[in-house]
Amino acid sequence: MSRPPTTQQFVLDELRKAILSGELAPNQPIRQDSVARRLGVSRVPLREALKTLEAEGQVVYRPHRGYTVAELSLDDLLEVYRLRELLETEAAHHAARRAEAAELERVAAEHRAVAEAAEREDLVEMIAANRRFHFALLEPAGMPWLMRVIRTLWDATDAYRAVYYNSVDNRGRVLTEHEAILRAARERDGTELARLLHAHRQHAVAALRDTMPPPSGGSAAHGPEGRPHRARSGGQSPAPGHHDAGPPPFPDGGGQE
Amino acid sequence: MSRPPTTQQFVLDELRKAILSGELAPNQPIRQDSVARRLGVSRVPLREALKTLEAEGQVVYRPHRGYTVAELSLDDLLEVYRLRELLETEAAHHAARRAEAAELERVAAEHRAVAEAAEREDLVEMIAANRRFHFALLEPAGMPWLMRVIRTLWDATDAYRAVYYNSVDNRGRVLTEHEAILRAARERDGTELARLLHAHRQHAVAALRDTMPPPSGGSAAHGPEGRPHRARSGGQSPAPGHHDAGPPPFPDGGGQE
DNA sequence: CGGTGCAAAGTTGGATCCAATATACAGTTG
DNA sequence: CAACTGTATATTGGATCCAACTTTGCACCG
Repeated sequence: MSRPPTTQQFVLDELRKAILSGELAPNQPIRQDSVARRLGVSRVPLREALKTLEAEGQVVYRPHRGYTVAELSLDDLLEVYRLRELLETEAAHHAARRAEAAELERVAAEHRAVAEAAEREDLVEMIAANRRFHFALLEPAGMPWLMRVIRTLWDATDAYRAVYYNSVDNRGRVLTEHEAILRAARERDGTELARLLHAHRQHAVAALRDTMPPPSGGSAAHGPEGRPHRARSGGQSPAPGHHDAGPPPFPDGGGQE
Repeated sequence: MSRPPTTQQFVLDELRKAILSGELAPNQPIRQDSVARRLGVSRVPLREALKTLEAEGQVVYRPHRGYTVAELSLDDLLEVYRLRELLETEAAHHAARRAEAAELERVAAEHRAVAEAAEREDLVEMIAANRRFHFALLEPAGMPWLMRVIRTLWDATDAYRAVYYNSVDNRGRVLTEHEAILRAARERDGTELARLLHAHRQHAVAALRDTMPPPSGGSAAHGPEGRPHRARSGGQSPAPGHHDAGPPPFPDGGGQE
């Protein structure tokens, strides 16, 4: 249980855990002095860790005003899942072709880890193992930049992941779906693999849809202030039927309709 | 010409410029003390700026060993362009539908800016205007996370962008292609827009292909050390016909071939 | 002559201190 | 009584200082 080689890294890990567990809740300002004290470090490594999280979109930074935990609207979450769909589909095809036996074995091992955590009802470990499962599955694609982006997208939604795992039904579904996914990977069927991953994600999306506050009926989308968050031109109507769209790559009809 | 509200921001801008211009060359270590002095700041804001660049993949960080400018192999560049293809295709379809008159006018204005810079042979400004053109074109998609990722991918290849613009032929081609792109956007033809953007990128890719050192014939890929850079299992054969592949989303046949 | 270990220099990592900016509050004024 | 201004306080931003690690070169030993 040795601490990371550098304090920033330690702080980064701690912050990630705190966000994932909800200890640091969305929209909550992060008081540097207090957090640093709590972790027994100075503010310098904390600030560097926060910069990393900022680049990943997990916290929002406003000059002279500090960092807050990013609050994602339902629209944000849907968008992130759509991007994951595009990118993980790509990764799935490549990984299916290139995965070697040892790599598949690693995926199987992580699957067992997920099952075991589910057995013990250890949600935190289950979420962690689930993550390892998915990345072990896709890493063999051999596309480091792709994996980096996917990783960032996963991180960005960490604060909202726990909701799905609270339900026993969902936890059970995860396991059966992982089995099917593992089977497809072993058969090197990229198309099927992508399809299964899509369905897998959609279940999480569905859960978010009726857990999250709907796209804030009024106007004033509250989303994470001062970020890329560009105002949706229309207002509410969140781009009729864009997200949640079809399965793999590009869903809608031609282009101009 | 006022300096940004915060020193980190100023430093970040300067570092970006230095990398784009080649003043900081790929693989070159970044001596914090020297750079900080040169900019007349202390090392603290510099380190925060470097953290941001690290998250974007523009510099590589190794604990206790410091930062170096990221060196991209041809494989890296091809991968980044493939990801841009996936994501910009998505953005193009949405933007084509949703762009409003004022936004299209902005795109046209940036097009003129590119042409003007080309006229003056001001490469730096031409690259900058080109970037504004593309983002003005895609922003109307109203997908902030997507745009954030695309922006990161553009930034990541900044150090290699200049090569393309050195050729007069290439500069001319950019202009005519931009005109066609603008036309497609005005006609709200998402499919055509995506197709044109694909062709546009492919020209840059082609230029890189015969400028860059080929995937280092020998084994030992030299790529940026200690980074996501996962060893390609096979060795050279870069996943037969993956990159450069087809036009929009997913190119190859079924999945299992 | 080659290899190993040690020591010194250079560079990065972290802590403390001070400055600059933002926010909250009180007092004043129309 | 509302609005505004000035001031006090809390918090962030940056600089300097010190500690830890890495690397390099030299001496010593086999």
